[in-house]
Amino acid sequence: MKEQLADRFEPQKFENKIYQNWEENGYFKPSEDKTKKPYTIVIPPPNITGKLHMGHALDETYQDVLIRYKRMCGYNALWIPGTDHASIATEAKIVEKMKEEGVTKETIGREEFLKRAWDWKKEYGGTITKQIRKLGCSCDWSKERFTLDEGLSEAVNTVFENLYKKGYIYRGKKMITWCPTCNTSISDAEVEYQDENTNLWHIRYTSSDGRYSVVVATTRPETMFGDVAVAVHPEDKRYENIIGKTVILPIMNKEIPVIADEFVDMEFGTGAVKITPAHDPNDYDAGLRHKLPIVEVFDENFKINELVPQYKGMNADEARKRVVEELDRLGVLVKVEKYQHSVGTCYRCHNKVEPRISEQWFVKMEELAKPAIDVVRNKQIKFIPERFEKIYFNWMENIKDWCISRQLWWGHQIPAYYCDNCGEIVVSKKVPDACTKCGSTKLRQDEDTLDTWFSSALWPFSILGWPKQNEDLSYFYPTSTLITGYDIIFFWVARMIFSGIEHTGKIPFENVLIHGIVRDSQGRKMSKSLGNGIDPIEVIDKYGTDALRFSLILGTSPGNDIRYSEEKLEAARNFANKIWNASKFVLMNLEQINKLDNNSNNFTYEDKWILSKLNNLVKEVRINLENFDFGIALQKIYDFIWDEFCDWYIEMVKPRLYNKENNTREVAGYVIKRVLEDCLKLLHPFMPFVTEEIYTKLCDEDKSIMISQYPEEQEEWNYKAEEQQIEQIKEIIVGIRNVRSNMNVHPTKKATLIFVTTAFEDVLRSSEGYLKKLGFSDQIQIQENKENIPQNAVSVVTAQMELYMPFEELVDLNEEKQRLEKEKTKILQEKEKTDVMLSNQGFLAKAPKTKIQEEKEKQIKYNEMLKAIEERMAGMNI
RNA sequence: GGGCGUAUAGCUCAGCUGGUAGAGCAUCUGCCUUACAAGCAGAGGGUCAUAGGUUCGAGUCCUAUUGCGCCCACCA
Repeated sequence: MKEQLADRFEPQKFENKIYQNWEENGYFKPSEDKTKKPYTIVIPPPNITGKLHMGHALDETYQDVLIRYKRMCGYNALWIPGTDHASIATEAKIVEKMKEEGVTKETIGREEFLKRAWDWKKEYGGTITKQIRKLGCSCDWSKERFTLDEGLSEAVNTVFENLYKKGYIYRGKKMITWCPTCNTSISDAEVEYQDENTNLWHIRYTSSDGRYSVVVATTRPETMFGDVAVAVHPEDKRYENIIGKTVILPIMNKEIPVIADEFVDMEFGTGAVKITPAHDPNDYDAGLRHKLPIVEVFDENFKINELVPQYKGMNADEARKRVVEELDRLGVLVKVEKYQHSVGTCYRCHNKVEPRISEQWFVKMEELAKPAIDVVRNKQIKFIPERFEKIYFNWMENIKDWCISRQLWWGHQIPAYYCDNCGEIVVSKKVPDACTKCGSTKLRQDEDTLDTWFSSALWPFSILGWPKQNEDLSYFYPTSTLITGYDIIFFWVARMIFSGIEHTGKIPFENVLIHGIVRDSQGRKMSKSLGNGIDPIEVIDKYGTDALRFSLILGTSPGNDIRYSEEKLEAARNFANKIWNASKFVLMNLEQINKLDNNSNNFTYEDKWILSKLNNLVKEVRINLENFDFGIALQKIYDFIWDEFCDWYIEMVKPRLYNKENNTREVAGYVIKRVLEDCLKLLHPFMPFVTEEIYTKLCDEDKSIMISQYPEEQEEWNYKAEEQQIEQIKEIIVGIRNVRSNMNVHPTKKATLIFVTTAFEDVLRSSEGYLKKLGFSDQIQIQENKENIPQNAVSVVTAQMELYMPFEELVDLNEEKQRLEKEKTKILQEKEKTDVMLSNQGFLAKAPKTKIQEEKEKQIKYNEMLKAIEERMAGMNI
């Protein structure tokens, strides 16, 4: 005797237990059989600082749906999990914690800092992976990796050395973006632009003799101490007389030249620009062109330096305020205009960033980008949806060198060593014993660490053990599908593609499935600062994991954002509950049947109907899943289970199951079990827990649904004729319900069903049991013609059948006539459409034959229905 | 300044290669029918943003316009 399904659907009672069971049984691990085709997904590694948010929930759900589906399709499926060390984010957390203790990085030193960081990782790094388990994710935890673990660090060092030797990595002093809050350089990709309302200050720079002057317009008056020139357009008539002359920089009282450069826009501001090479990228370039000196005004904390003693130590905002006041006092502030422009901010801390000249490590990107563009261009790698390829191309084709060094401690320390003796730079994946040039052992490793994304870029192959060659790498790599949000195409996807090609000679994955982000119920981005984030774990506690997953997939399409809504979760939970109850019904009835009959010769019409429908569903769902149309697939499964299986099939077979004498009872048992079983399998990738809980009770308690076969199309279930016939019966039943509802006939009031048909006699006889129940009747008559139909009967007309129900005193014939009149109008309207089409010569000449045939059949159907209605009305004596 | 997305029922959204509009929620009506009131049965509700075009046929393809959103770009 199997364990009963609990009376109530309470996901909290079985989800954890089931997950534990899966993991213990090793179901998440791929099989040893390497003759099977592999299917590999690598997780976008969440930050160890992170707590699970809706974005993760969405991302992991997509991945789990895909990997479970592929596993059930017979692939050797592997989903590798892992986490990212997230240098900036983690370091910021550690520093913050240290602040509470009153210590700083400097006071404790690098070694002690890293010790604390690892302790922190040990303590909190597992939080997110535990939460991912709650989502039901079928990742192979035995292969879990961390971007800073030994193997991955080896991959990073190897890549660094290789790229350096090939000349793709270089060290140079360039203008980079600096985050004064995180205290490190960041890459171009890490800058987010935001609009800022500010002013355009017009400042007059006058010549030493006071005979001429020029007014510059700037948004950054505080950088004026670093001005080394004023630039105007060479063709600007207004300034042609002063080009080559000098003016005096106010406050600094320094003489600077007026130069001509075409980058100046004559239309903008005053047409004259102050040139501050140290603190503006444009000015930096202009400075190079005109061989101007570089005067730095800010130190690395972005405070004014000793160049301007009276402002020393002030940050940009304070300095700006003071400078403007001073300029005003000096009478050189000509005009202040309101102005909106965009300023760069840090994607991590969201504070303003600053351009700055600094010595950093870079990856030369142009050459590396080329093959990465090609593989997407020629579809070796496909983006889903395709439109994201454009975004990718746009980025890759305009790519700039990648600043990879960070002034942080938590991360991969750059494997470059400086010789104190001769100044040589030794780059080596292994710690070198001595300088390769002079042999000195006085080597100092570069203090900086690498951009987090430098290691993430290697993830698809480093996670499989690269640079060591091994079986996993050759078997599971390239991976199959990468699933991630559109927000990290630049940071991650693009860099994985060029890295994969460069270091392994292969593309890292075949498909890139892009999803949107989860917004709150008002459509706003979920963010910490808004405090509008929804905790997936709380949702799971309330509605269950399956409901959460369902709500994230249903009604969504790749690439588009989705909106969080409590109603959707309720609907999802209700659906799970529906399956639960239907399963309870099935199990209850199966218990009463000794032996199920799977002989297809005994299938009744409705059996064949549901199997045929199921077959079609299987076919479509498989196609949808292959195309990554998860939302569509799930909608179809939902509709089938609820509308076809629960609302129709179960109701249809009840009389057969309840009657021990019925000779199709065993076959009904077989079909209802089979359909439910296949539905559970179809649904399993989306709702793994509830399907498993039911499956083990329905089939074999020792076998898991997750390692069962995904349903396949069955050739012998091609019962098109029966499918059509049952659809007709359904139409009749709906008609009966409609009529009764319209006429307010109480359910307890039974009526005889008089069918007029020749073709449907068999079906109707076979369906008598449920027809009586669903048709509110205790008696059914079938006749070939309309003789002896009582006057006071209401009718239901379909194309191939007419049905009459005598209601005796209940029927007002006038009302019935009106109803028929309405019915007639409706049919006429429909018929009008087909008539128009079929009388259209163009349609007949050009439309596909099947479509024309379809319309012709419709026309016949409408005509028959109209005829029946008209006859009925004519026969009513009122 | 470029590029992309989106506009469909009161709300939130589906709608694959063009064949004459769907779901959930909400609303209204009737049902505690022995799987399920987290349910059952029925109903109302849309000129698919606007204007053109292609086509026998357009929510679906093309062009333009408008609203909303996003991305990119060295907007002093």
